[in-house]
Amino acid sequence: MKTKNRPPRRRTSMQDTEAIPGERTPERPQPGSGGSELAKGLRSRAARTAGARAEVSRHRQGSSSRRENSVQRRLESNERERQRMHKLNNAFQALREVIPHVRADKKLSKIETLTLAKNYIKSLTATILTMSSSRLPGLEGPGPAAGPKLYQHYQQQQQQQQQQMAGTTLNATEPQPQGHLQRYSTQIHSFREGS
DNA sequence: TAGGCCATCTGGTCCT
DNA sequence: AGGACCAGATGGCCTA
Repeated sequence: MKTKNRPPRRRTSMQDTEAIPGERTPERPQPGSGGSELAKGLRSRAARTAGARAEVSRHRQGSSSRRENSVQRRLESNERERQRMHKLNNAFQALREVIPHVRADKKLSKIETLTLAKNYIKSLTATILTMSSSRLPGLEGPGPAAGPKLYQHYQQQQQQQQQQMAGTTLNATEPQPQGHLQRYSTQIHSFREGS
């Protein structure tokens, strides 16, 4: 698996006219850039009479402002979407910073981040269960023993998941709770190896 | 050069 | 109605 450390690309809105060197520019045809069918129809009618031209002119002004309004709303929508994606990427970055992994020099991809996080959570859960279940026979000591309840809850969850996933090949390869830590370690290793 | 990853745009749908 | 969310499309950058 390849990764890279490159600075985040910054894009300006379509309103920006200055081209940024080395930056991608929107080359796809933009909606409405070639003129709408309505506008074309209005243009053909405009040749008939002066009165019709005046009428058409009013129509064109109206449709033009509508078009501008539509373009404006699209630009605003694009900006919101950009901000939303930036927030999502910030969340990914925050997640990268809390999952331990060995490739400190290279940035984890999104899919790597999610996969490692999932298995990290599983490994932590397995660890907690191991520690708490060791108190199973105990029930001794001060305060309520959370271990047994936690273990039962986890077992129920596992059974439900297995029932839901029954018959799928994925289920066949899913490790048991005690294998999560090993799986996580293996995954870290495989990412380090670049597989 | 191919393939992976990513940012951005876009239109559709859902939600408030 | 307008914003949030989503998925597809597109094209740039990077590495093997």
